[in-house]
Amino acid sequence: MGVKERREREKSETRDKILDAARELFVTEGFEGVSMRKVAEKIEYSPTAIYVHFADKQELFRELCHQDYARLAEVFQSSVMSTDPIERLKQIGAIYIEFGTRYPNHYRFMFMTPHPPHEPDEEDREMMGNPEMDAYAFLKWAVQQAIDAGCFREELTDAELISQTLWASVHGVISLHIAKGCDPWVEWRPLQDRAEMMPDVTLRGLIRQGGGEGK
Amino acid sequence: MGVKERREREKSETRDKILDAARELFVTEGFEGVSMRKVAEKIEYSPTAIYVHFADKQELFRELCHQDYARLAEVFQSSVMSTDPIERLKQIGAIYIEFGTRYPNHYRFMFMTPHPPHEPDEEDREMMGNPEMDAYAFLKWAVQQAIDAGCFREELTDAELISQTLWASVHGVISLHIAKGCDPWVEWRPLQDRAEMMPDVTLRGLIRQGGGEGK
DNA sequence: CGCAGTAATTTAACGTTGTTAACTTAACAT
DNA sequence: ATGTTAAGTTAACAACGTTAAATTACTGCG
Repeated sequence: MGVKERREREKSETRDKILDAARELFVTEGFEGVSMRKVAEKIEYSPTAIYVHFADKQELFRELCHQDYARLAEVFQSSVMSTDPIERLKQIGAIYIEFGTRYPNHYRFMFMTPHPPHEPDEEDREMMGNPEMDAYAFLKWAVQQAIDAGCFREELTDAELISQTLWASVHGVISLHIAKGCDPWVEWRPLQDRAEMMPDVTLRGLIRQGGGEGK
Repeated sequence: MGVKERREREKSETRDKILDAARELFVTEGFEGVSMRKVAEKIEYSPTAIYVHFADKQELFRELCHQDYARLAEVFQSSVMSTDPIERLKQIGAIYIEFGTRYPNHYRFMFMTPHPPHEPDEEDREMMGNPEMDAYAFLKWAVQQAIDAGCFREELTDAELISQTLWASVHGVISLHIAKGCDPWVEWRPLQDRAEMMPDVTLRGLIRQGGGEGK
């Protein structure tokens, strides 16, 4: 009775086709720039066919970013090599910035756009807190390592709070760049300079003083 | 021949009526949530009447935020009292965060949303760089004061770069709060804690070490 | 007064959007 | 053959930003 499985496979195949088409448009056009009709046209389906697989536009692109969110965690997992806790945190920051600048529309939708609250489904709960699939959890793990190694000032014991501070600092650089990077009002310094400076400054503000950290 | 003046006054009055109605809706509904039709309905005009005063929706809300942007600079100017440069920078950060949390939709439109590039008009050029009307210029001035007072490490001489770093750090806190503050994925620490921590950490990372800065 | 001109405003419409209801089609199970 | 299920389509709705054309109100001039 493999017919049910085949049906499911077929369904998830068209689902993936939708997601792939949506992603391709999304990368260049952004959320507002992509319409359900364009996505449908791209895969030669009728617009309403999408609604068989996704409840609405939000859910389609939420799922899309969900996938790439997990991919970010994988990149963290696979390319953060340093054994030195502080160096590791700098690497995380660099990869995060790289992600944000490479996929600004993803970044904007994921981290710069408020979404209506939604209950985490089973798949979400599976990822949540797992450093291999949850980029934030990975950051938190790295922060805890740094705490345990005694890198930070002694009053800094809350890994959650430190993680959120580190995240916010690099997020500030990226999101400001995406939103206002072309604004002539500000004489922007090169993104690279800002991106290098921020983790350095923030970590300096966190670490135990006195240790002569050269540059 | 005061008739022309009266006409102009009348025109700018309805223009202000439009702006006020738009602002009121904007504060609660945000950019996407407000339609030209709703604004028009609120002042009992037809939707197309707005287009006599503003080229399009973007320009209407750009002008709206332009006004409030100037007001932010005024608040900076009038309530930042400290004579100590570092304390002053902390005050600026606090006021900025206060602004972002009080008017999240303004903040989102002003600092979290990319806008098509537009040539600064005469009014813009008048404000640009003037600390009394340009909040960024005010920050830059305060940073330069801190540099001149020898507060920062000696290699930190670029007021522009330092300003952008400080801005990005507090912007990171606010924007992350606005965009993801209700996301159950992260165990957010209280906003107040994050808001207090960030300027402290960033400034710590910037100032000359050794001076035993309590707390 | 009457008449021309001008600028504010409205009416009606266009094209696009996300989304829903009703229908068709095709494949399977009995 | 027949009924069931689910994917997909057609047609439509309401709302949106925006434009062109018509209308109104008001001014200046004879």
